[in-house]
Amino acid sequence: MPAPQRVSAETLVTAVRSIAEKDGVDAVTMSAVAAAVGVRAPSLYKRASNRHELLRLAADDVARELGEEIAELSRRVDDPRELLVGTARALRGISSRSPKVTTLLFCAPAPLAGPSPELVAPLMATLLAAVTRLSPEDPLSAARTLTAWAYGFSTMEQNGGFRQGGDVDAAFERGLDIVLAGIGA
Amino acid sequence: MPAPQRVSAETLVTAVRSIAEKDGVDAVTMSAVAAAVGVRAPSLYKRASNRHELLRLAADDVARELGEEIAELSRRVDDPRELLVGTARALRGISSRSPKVTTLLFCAPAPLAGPSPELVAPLMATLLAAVTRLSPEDPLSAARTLTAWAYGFSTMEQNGGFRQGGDVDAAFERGLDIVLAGIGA
DNA sequence: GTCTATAGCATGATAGAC
DNA sequence: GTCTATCATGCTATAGAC
Repeated sequence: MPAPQRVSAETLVTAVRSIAEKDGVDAVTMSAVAAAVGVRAPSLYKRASNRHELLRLAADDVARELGEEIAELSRRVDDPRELLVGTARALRGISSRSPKVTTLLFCAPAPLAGPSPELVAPLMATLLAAVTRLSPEDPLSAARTLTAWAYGFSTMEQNGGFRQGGDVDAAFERGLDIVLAGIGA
Repeated sequence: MPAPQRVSAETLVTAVRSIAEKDGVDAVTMSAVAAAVGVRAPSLYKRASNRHELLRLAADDVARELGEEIAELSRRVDDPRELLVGTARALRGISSRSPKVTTLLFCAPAPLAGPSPELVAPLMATLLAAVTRLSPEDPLSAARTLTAWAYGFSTMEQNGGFRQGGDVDAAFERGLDIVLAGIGA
């Protein structure tokens, strides 16, 4: 039986995420994270072999969150359109609560700092399955249209991309309608 | 008459952009840039008062490039749909040639490292004007749908967002059709 | 698994001469 | 505007004891 870790995986990832949101992704350093979890920097190397792996913990955690919301939706609803609506809104919600870490999904400083492909693939597969039911010909392109829009919107919203005022919630719902109509929903 | 600068603004911004593309945004440091332009680090502080201002030079340069392509399009074509198609393709092209710096547009490590709002505003205004001719009611939402999709697609394409293979060019054109149809083009 | 200690290096930034 | 010199700090990462 291995010795218990003094710092749980959950504590660690929570610290990484909170530092990233508070002071930016660049502020996630081995020593800052170590200090946050009450440990010395060298000890962290038993958990993540470098700074980028620390960031991946956070990125994976956000991917996991999104995956759970999608799974929960899948259980509750059968209508594919409803599933896609829920997924887009879930992404926007997560991005609003964790803007910095959410950008890591497709805007990481290095590939190793982004989410694990094995973790993202099943999410994409679920979306693709739902899209396929709506748009049997070239569902991959249709799914990419939806994800690109949802990610772009969420990122821009959180990074000052929408400075002209107006009703941003309305813009989101309008965009959702446009994209879903276009993919046959 | 002020003494001529030994390092032209163009040389400087070119160096920043090439370092960012080659080794990532994190590699843009005062000393790395100084070395690239053949100057000592302290001299750079006369040109940019910190690292983020260096990044802004690059972000603004990409915004300028995009602005020039849009202006050129505006001169050549009158059809608003064609202008929007050209703009989306221009953004994708720039993102493909300068992926790292293009992400700075809406995914900068700090607001000061992103493009100057005064530089981005006129671009958005041009787009909004074109969209207004196609979609008079709530053109702002329509314009946001287009920009969010185009930015999201370009970012994901350059950051491993599309790992399932398939025809990415086709996905882009399909997305463009979907969004333009939705905003009334 | 965690610690102390430290190597080794890069960093941003400033002062003052030319 | 650029230089030399330097400060003070921060960082990643490793070695070896407990």
